[in-house]
Amino acid sequence: MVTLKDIAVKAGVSKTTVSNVLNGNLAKVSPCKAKLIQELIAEYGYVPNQTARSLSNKSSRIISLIVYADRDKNVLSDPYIALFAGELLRQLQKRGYFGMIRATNEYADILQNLNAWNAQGVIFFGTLDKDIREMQDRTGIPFVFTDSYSSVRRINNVGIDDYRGGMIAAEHLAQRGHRRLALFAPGLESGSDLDKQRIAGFRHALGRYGASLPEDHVMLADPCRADEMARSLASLPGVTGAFVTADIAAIELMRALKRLGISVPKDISIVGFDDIPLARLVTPGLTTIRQDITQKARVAAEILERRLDDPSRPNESAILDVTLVQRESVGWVQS
Amino acid sequence: MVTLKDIAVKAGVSKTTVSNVLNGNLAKVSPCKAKLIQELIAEYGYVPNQTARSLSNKSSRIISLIVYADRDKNVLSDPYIALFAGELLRQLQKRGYFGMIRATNEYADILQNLNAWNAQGVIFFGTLDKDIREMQDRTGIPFVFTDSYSSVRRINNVGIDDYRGGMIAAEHLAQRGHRRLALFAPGLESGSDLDKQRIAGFRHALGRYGASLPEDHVMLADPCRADEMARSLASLPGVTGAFVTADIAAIELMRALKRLGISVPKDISIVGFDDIPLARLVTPGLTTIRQDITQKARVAAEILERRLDDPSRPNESAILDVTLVQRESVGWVQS
DNA sequence: CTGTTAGCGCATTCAT
DNA sequence: ATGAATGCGCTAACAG
Repeated sequence: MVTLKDIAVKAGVSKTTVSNVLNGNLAKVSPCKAKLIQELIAEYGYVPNQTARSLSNKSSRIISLIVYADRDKNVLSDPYIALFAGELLRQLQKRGYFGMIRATNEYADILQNLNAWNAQGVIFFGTLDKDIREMQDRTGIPFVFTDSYSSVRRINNVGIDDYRGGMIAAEHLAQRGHRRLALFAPGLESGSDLDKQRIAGFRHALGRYGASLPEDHVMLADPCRADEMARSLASLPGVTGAFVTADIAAIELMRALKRLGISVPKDISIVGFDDIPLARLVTPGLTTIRQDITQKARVAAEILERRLDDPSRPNESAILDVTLVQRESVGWVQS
Repeated sequence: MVTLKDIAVKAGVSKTTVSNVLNGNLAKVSPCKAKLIQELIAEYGYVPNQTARSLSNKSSRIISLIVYADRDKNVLSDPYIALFAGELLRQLQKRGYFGMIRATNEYADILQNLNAWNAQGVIFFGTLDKDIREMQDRTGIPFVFTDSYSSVRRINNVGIDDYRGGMIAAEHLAQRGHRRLALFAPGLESGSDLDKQRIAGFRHALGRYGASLPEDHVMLADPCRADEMARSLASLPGVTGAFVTADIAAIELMRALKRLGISVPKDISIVGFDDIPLARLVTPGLTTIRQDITQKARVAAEILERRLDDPSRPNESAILDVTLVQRESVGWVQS
C-alpha cells in the first residue's frame, strides 16, 4: 500500500508538503510542486489512510447512526428506519462523511462506539432521555435527535408536526361523516410523546365536529397481534373508523379485519401514519398521513453539518410538515 | 478521554501490561495485576481506540458492505437489500466487527473505501466482473460475493439455487394446468446470470409438462413500468400465467393488471421470487419462491469470519435452497 | 514556501 | 511476568 511518505519520496519533497496539498493548503505550496504531487497521487492511486488521519487530528469523518432498539434486532427490517437510514447514509456520503449504523439500547454501548471510532457526530433515532442528553454533554460532539419532544432547549432536533398530523386524520374522517372512532398507537405503553401528540391533535380536531374519542377507544397497536386489534375494534359498538398511528400496524389491522369478514372501507375506515412505500401497494390502498422521510434525512444531515463546520452555532430544531394522502381505506358514512 | 496510558499510570504498570490484558494475553500477566487493571478499565469506562488499534496492527475490524449501484441511490429503499444488509450488520456486530455500507459502481471508489479504512474484508452485492476479482487479488483481503455465477473457482460466494427456483415455479404452474406462460425478469438487459438460471430452470421443468415458453414471451421486468408489462402480458393470446423473477416487480404487475380489469388469479396467475415481507401483505397474497435472506446473511458472515481467522483456508461456496410459498396469486386452469 | 520534529493511541518486539 | 523502545500513517506546530 502506497503511503503519504512514498509520495513524498517520489516527489522529492517532505511529508508536510504532500500533506498540505492533500488538505488543500495550496497557499503553502508552490504551484509546480503541487501539480507534480497531484500527478503522483493520481498515478499511484494513493488514498490517505483515514485511521491515521483520525488518530492525528481527531477528524475521523465518522457519524454514528444510533438506532435505539434491541441490540440483536435487524433494524433495517423496519421499512421506515431502512428508508431513513439509507437516505442519511447517502446524504453523509455526499458530504464526505461515513455513516456507521448501530442498533443498541445500552448507553455503555453507544459511548463505546463513539469513543472507539472518534465519531464526530451522532444522529439518534428513538427515545431521548436524560442519560442520552448527559452523554451529549460528556462527549462534546454534536448530536441530532429525530422526533424528540424533549423540553430541553439545547438540542438539535428534526421532527414532524405530529399534532397536526393527528388533526388532519380526524378532519378527513369527520368530513366523511365518521363520528364514532377508535385509535391504535404502538407507543402507548412506552408513553411515546410522538403518539401523545398525534392523539391530542386527533382529539382536538374531532371536538370541532362534535365527534369524540372515548378513553377506552384508544388502544395499543401491535402489528404482531393484529387479530386482537381487529376483534377489539369490531367489539366497539357503532364505531365506523380508526386512526392507526403507524402504517405497518394499520396494514396488518386491515388484513386482520378482512379475515374477520369486515370490509375496509365499507364497514370500517382506516387512516394510517407515515406513508411507507407499502401503503400504496396494499389493497385497498391505505389513506395515510405522509411524512417526507427523504427531506427529514436531508435536514438532519444539514443541521449536523452546520454544527460540524462551526461547533459554536446555536442548536436548531426543524419541524417538517405532514400531508394527507388519500387512497381507498376511508369511506363515507351515510347519515 | 481516558486512554490506555491513563489506565497504566493508575495501575502503576506499563502500557504493555494493560495492552496484554486488553487482548486476552493473560498468560503474560500476573492474575492480581490483571484483576486490578480490569477493575480500573471498568471504573473509568475505558474503551480502546479502534483507529489507533488499526493503525498499529492493521486490524480495523471494519467490513465493507459494497452495494454495486448508483452512488447517489438510497440502496436501503430496496426491501431485499435493506433486509440483507441489516442482517449482515447484525451478524458482524455480534462477532465484534463493524459493517460499513457503501453504494457505488465505481471501482476507484471501492478501492478508496477499502484503503482508507484498512477494511479487513468485503461483502459484495451485485455484478461481479474481472475488475472486481482483480481488486480482490490486489487488496489481499477476503471478499465474499453474493449470488455470483462467476466460473472462477477462487472466490467465496453465497448464493441460492436459482435454477431450481425456476423449476419449482414452473412445476407449480404446470401442475395447476397452466400450459401457456410468460416470464418477466429485471436482469434481462444487463444479462444477469441470476435471471438466466431462473429462466433456464423454468424452461426445463416446463418441458416435462409439454408446456413451453416461447422466446418472445420472455420480457423485461421493470417495476416502474408496470403498466407496459401488464399490457404486454394481456396481449399474449392464451397465456394464463407469468413468472416474475422479483417480487417487487410481480407486485407492481399485479396492481397494473387490476387497473386493466384483469383479475389475479382468476384470469392470470403470477409467481414471484424472493418472498420479501411485502409479498404476504398484498392482496391477493403473492405466491413466490422464497429465499431465506437471514440465513444467507448468516452464512456470508460465517464464511467471511473463517477467512478472517485463517486467511490460508480455501475459498468456499454455499448454495442455499429455495422453497415455494403458496399464497393466492396462482389459480387452476380448467381443461 | 519548505523541512524537521513531535505526537495521536496502541501493539509488538526485545530485553530484563 | 514486566517494561522500554519502536513504529503504524498522518497532521501540526515550529523553525528556517
